[in-house]
Amino acid sequence: MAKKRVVVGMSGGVDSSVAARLLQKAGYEVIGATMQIWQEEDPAAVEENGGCCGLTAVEDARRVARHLDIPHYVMNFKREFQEQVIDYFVKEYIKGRTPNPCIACNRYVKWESLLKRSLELGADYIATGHYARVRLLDNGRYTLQAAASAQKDQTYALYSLTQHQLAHTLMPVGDYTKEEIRQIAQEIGLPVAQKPDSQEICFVPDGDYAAFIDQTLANPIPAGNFVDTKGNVIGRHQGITHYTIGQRKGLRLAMGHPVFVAAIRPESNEVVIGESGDIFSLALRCSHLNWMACEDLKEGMAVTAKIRYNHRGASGSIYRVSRDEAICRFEEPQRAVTPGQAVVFYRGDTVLGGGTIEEALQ
RNA sequence: UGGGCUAUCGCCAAGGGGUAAGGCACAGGACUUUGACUCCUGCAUUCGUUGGUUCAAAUCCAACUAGCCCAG
Repeated sequence: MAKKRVVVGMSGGVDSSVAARLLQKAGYEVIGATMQIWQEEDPAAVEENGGCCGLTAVEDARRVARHLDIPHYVMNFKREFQEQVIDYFVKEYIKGRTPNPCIACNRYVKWESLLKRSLELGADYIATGHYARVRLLDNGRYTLQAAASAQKDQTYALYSLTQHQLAHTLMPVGDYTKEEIRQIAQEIGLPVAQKPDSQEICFVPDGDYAAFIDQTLANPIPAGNFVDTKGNVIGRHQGITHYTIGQRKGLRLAMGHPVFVAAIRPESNEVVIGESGDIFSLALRCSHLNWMACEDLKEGMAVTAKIRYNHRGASGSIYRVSRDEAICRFEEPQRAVTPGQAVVFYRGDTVLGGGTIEEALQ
């Protein structure tokens, strides 16, 4: 019987490189593919950033592929990335929301464009270096299980994968810890074994996402008022795109005690400032639901909900609002429930599903 | 113009003769494949100005300057 063919999305980083090696070792016919998704003018900036999607990615990935003796392709997804990730990113901020570009990239670029093209190449699967595990449940459904090392678990950013996508996905790195992965990289002599982990937004190498948005826009986003929870004007803000719920730094508001962004009101161009106690919510409404372990929401089902990438998870229960909307009620108030971010529901370490946060509720 | 009060880091604010607390803000770093949060470190050779008293002054005295509050 012919070997199963898998296209590994290789970023040039440690994780995806080892993923390729693990699959090769497991007997798959491995093809390396690096996605070209954005163009950076200044190579030095990319150099510092490394990781998931830089331009050095292509060079590093090519070296790793040669080292493993596997074919390597470069796929141009710049248009898809521009439309589905960057444009979405900017539009969300203009609406006063806080997007998660990694989730959009996973959903639209990696698991739509890359998967589609890989299947056209005759592949049975695509694989990535994500710290997560694909599982086929007794009920016949595919889902994601948290990675062996909970610290590195990346299932949060992958909640939107469909059954079809999961059925054609391999994530070999999810069974290992980061230390083990680096160890393997060392042992097989990978040239990128010491490469630092990626971080921050890949298409904003200097980390100043607000400046990036300003440069993108023809008309600068207008400054406006900071108001307190009673509506009193207490200062001027630099434009709503500079802020997110729960933010403390960069407000330049010396109130004598720490203050935080409690709400963003695009319609009046106001940013509401509150004290730490003002930014906790007992519930949220979410939309664009995707279900994994279960076919649909069961009214009142108990879940552990994560409302941001680095969130320990909060106990709660979920209720249907409409076909594609639900409310999640928490047992304990949660800090900085932020529209635009994802909420992912778990049972234990298994992903039940998730959606996009639309609003915080009391 | 009389009378009173106050002037210490970007903001607030301790200190009342013995060699400048603290909070907020800000900066840098850690953490982090999103934005945040959090944590760590840094942040006034100088106390409105000029003189004086003293071994020693942000602290006492004088004048000046500025602001605030009464009065007209």
